[in-house]
Amino acid sequence: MAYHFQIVEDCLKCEFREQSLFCDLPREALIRLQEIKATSVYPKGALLCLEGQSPRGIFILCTGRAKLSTTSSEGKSMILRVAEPGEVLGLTAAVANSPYEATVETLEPSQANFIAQADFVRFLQEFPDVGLKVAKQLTHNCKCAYDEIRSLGLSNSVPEKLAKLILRWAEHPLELSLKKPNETALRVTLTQEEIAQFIGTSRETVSRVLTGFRKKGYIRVKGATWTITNRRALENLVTT
Amino acid sequence: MAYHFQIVEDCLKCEFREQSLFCDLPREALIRLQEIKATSVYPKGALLCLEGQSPRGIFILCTGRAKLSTTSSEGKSMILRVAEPGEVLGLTAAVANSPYEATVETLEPSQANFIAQADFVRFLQEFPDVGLKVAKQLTHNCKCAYDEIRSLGLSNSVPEKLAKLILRWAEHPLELSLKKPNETALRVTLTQEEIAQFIGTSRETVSRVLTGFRKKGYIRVKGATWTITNRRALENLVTT
DNA sequence: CAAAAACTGTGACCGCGGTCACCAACTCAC
DNA sequence: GTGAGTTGGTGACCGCGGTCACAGTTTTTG
Repeated sequence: MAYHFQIVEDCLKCEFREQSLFCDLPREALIRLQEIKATSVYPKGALLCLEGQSPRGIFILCTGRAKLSTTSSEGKSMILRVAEPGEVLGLTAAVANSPYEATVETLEPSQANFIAQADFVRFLQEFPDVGLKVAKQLTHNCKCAYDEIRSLGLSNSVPEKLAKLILRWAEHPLELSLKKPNETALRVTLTQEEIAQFIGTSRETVSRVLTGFRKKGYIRVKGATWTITNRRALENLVTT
Repeated sequence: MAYHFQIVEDCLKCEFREQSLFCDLPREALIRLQEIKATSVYPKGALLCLEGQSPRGIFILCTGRAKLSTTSSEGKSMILRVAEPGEVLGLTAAVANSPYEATVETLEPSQANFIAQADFVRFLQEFPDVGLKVAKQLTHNCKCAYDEIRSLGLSNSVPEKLAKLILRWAEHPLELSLKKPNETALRVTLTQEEIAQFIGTSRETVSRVLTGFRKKGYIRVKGATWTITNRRALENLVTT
């Protein structure tokens, strides 16, 4: 199967670097990074690491997106967040040298750089800037987690949670949205099952609520492309 | 009102330092810390920082415990975690230079060191060890948050969540528990209202479930001292 | 391109737990 | 002390959303 994106072999030439949370490092650090990293390409659905495993190293997600999830002993599972390009994964585990907190699964064909635990620790000690980036990434993880807690704990109803989620996604809309004014198009790669795991509800309820939104003209759904047609209405559902 | 603990003025002589997540730093760093910190003592219920405020600096909690909470616009609020002595508070905000994520309120008379934003940033750049400790603290925050998400999202029932919480508390039991075998005594400083906010339910339900636990002989409650009398039963309620 | 697998839509049922309402017990402040 | 303000206990009610069951649809795969 052919991948539909350019593989970025050389971090120094990477065009996404500056928008990335982690990779915007000084030249010397990038050169070092280039030496210790191992670039791989993964199909959709690939597992980068498994919750509970002891950490072998970290992953820098170059392109594609990945979901971080945690599973209860009964098999019920829960999405913690969706990581975007430029994020570092497995950091919590690597820093504390404790098992991975989450299972990471690619949602799209993705490229990621792997750095082995020992190399990473040395890299961290060698360049102070790396420590700062690590702190930034950890901070971002915390914020996402707190958002998730707020969503789970402070929202009253599923419609509210779902509206909140859609609005969050709407912050990164599709550019290619054939601009009708006041409409926002977005590409949703999660299944309803996954959305349910994200907002802590059941698949059936997501389906029902979504149908409700469609009937009321809040959104239009065409395959993986959702179009927000009444943003105001969604915002009114959200209290927080 | 007199405080019932010794005030630790000198970080170099602090006897709790080694058990602390943050303060176990090299001598030079401690000397610097000593210069830039401002020690204060707070009564129970004092607010160290407020959610949404821009960060003025960080707090190192020396003695006492504090709850971190977040509030929805409707006034419903939710406890994110309870911080123990030695933890750094306000770090997420300080690192990202973004508003405080949570409101911090002391649960007991407490002592804390304040470091102003600018001093902290300089301190961080000056001593690499500090960066590491910061990463450790942030990692800890993430883990707590993930536990909270798991508790909120993966547990089925309130009894399960409450059992889980009690068992988590039981990991730090009261030493002075007049050892009956198989009994664990613990001091609970949260009100039922706060417990409810911690596990995402209502006060009434906490009360009811607790009464259930007492009737079934899982725990005994005497004021703020709870005694686990049937740990096994509590563990059986927990599925994760 | 057909068969399998995954995903989505919907009806029926019902129980957990939120909410309201009130009283009891405890804790402070003065 | 005494009264105000928390905190805790409990009954009644009922609606949201979980679960089960199954049909329809889309995607994957060999």
